[in-house]
Order: sequence, then structure tokens, then C-alpha cells
Amino acid sequence: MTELYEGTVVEVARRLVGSQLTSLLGGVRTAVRLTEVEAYGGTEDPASHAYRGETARNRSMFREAGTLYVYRSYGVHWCANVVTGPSGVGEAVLLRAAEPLEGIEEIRRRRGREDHLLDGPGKLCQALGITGAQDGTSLSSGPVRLEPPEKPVNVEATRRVGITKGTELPWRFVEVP
DNA sequence: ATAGCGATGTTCT
DNA sequence: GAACATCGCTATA
Repeated sequence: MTELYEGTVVEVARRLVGSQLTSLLGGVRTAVRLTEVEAYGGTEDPASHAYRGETARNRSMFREAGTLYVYRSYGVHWCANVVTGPSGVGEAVLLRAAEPLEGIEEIRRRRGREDHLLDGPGKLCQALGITGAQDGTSLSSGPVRLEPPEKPVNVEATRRVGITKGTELPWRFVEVP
């Protein structure tokens, strides 16, 4: 556990913009830099998977900070979260978009196209090869790892997208030039 | 550029 | 049965 996960889920979410996410899967290493994330908070946030308590799907969301939470979206895509709260709380940051740093050829191959490689949570998982098999693994010692930003980043807070409840909260954080 | 729509696992009513 | 933290294809402009 590093200082990267200290503070509330909203504070951590803002801090994660500009951080580096790497995966070592299928013998191939890929690395990206996060540019868009969203905070989802425990029992007070109606849009959060943790809002109604622990289930088979979201149980890794209730683990300790630094755990990877992966779920299937619309029965089709995988989406990845960084768990931030203490064990038992259920707070996590959804990883929504990034820019490629390393292994872009492998990313293009996994995505099956040349553009729009990392501009969405399902795309980001497909690009890094993340699936439910990595759910619950450690972001410090597992196949998918997270490292703090190397340089300061300008971040703007906006409303979260793609949800119908809790839309008023400015818990989406995007990098701005 | 924007709109509509199908795919489909898990959760909820 | 319906909703959902999505995506890519197709159609229309």
C-alpha cells in the first residue's frame, strides 16, 4: 500500500489522472497513461455498484485499496476499477480512457483497429487484455499494475457519464492541456 | 456529426 | 421482465 491510495475516493480519483497502468498478459507488456477516470463511492452513491451491498460480482470492490475490480458491462465488455477504500467499504475508481505508452502494436492487434484504441472503459480493458480473470488481483504485485504520475497534471472535474443516478456529482476527472 | 440499435451477464423489481 | 458505470455498426446529413 502506497500513499497513492490515501484520502477519499474522490481525492484518489483526481490523483490517478496521469498515472501509468501496465499489464503483463499473454507474455506481452503494454503500458498506458490514464487521462479520464470516475469515482464511485460506497453506500452514499446510488450509481455505485457497492450501493446495495456486496454481491458475487462486486465483492473485490470491498477489498483493500490497491485491488483491481473488473466487471462485465452490458454483458459484453470488461471494465476495470482501482479499489481505494479500506477493506469492507466499497469505493473504487473506474478507468475510462488513456493514451498509449508502450506496446501500441499489441494494443492495435487486440482492438482490431488503428484508432479509438483507449477512449472508453471497455476499450481500455480490451487494449490491455484485462478480463474477469484479473478481477481481485493486486495492482502492486499482480499482472496489472499502477504507478503514480511522473509529472503534475492539469485535471478538470465534470459530471460522470453513462449513468442515470447520481448524475449531479462532479466525480469525473479528465486531463486538460 | 449525430441517432438508432443489437449484443447479452448480472442485478433488481 | 427490465435496467445497466458500453461499443461498433448502420443510416441519415
